[in-house]
Amino acid sequence: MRRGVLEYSILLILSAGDEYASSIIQKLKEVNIIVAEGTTYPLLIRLKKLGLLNYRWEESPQGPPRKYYMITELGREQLSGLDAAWEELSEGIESIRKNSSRTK
Amino acid sequence: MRRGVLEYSILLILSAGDEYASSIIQKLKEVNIIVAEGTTYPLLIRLKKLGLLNYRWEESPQGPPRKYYMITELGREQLSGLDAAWEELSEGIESIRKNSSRTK
DNA sequence: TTCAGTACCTTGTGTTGCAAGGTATTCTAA
DNA sequence: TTAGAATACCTTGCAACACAAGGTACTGAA
Repeated sequence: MRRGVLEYSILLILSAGDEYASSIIQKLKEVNIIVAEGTTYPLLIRLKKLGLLNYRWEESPQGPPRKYYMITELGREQLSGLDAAWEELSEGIESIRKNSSRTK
Repeated sequence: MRRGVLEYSILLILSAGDEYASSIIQKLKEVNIIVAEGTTYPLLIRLKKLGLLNYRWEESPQGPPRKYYMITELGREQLSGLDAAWEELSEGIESIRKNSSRTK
């Protein structure tokens, strides 16, 4: 169901501040969007390749270093397109829901 | 972006009344959800195989006969699951959007 | 020095959506 | 009467996405 929306979610989260993969996964979990590591890592790498994200390494208080991702200017442009797409989609669905609930 | 949501849209539309493929595509277009024939036909066939839909042939006033799809009891059960999933997803996204717009 | 915890990443698979191409029926106009 | 145009159905092959499963590596504590 949530296919394709993950890119949007990740850009949204990173537009509020830099995060590393595990913390992104955690933040998504908090709003009941469950995403697997095997989905997240390839996606982040893809978004980096597309120039929507960058990253820097940072020491962790405990454990191995973390790869903090940050959104680029291009990423922000892409994000506003996805904002519009999301609104269109959710309005579309809401409108169908209203029409169908009349006769349910 | 709209991946996986099409099944939900189609079940929603059919829960309001029987439709044939072209009219479903048309209705989705009206709410700016553009879907290709090559997506719709296989999906309808798949939902039929899963027992969520049935169909009957009906004469058309003009042109070849139409395959009217109708939702089954099982389809309605599936639909209420998707209703819940959609709400969870859109609430999740909205909540991330709120958090990120603060710092944008 | 081994184990638990954290963090990274890859591979292979199934599903989804699409573009392109194809068949068949009906009606209309030449 | 036959050649389009319009409508409606469907299939094939491809690319992208999400996930499960499996794997590496660093750190600190027992």
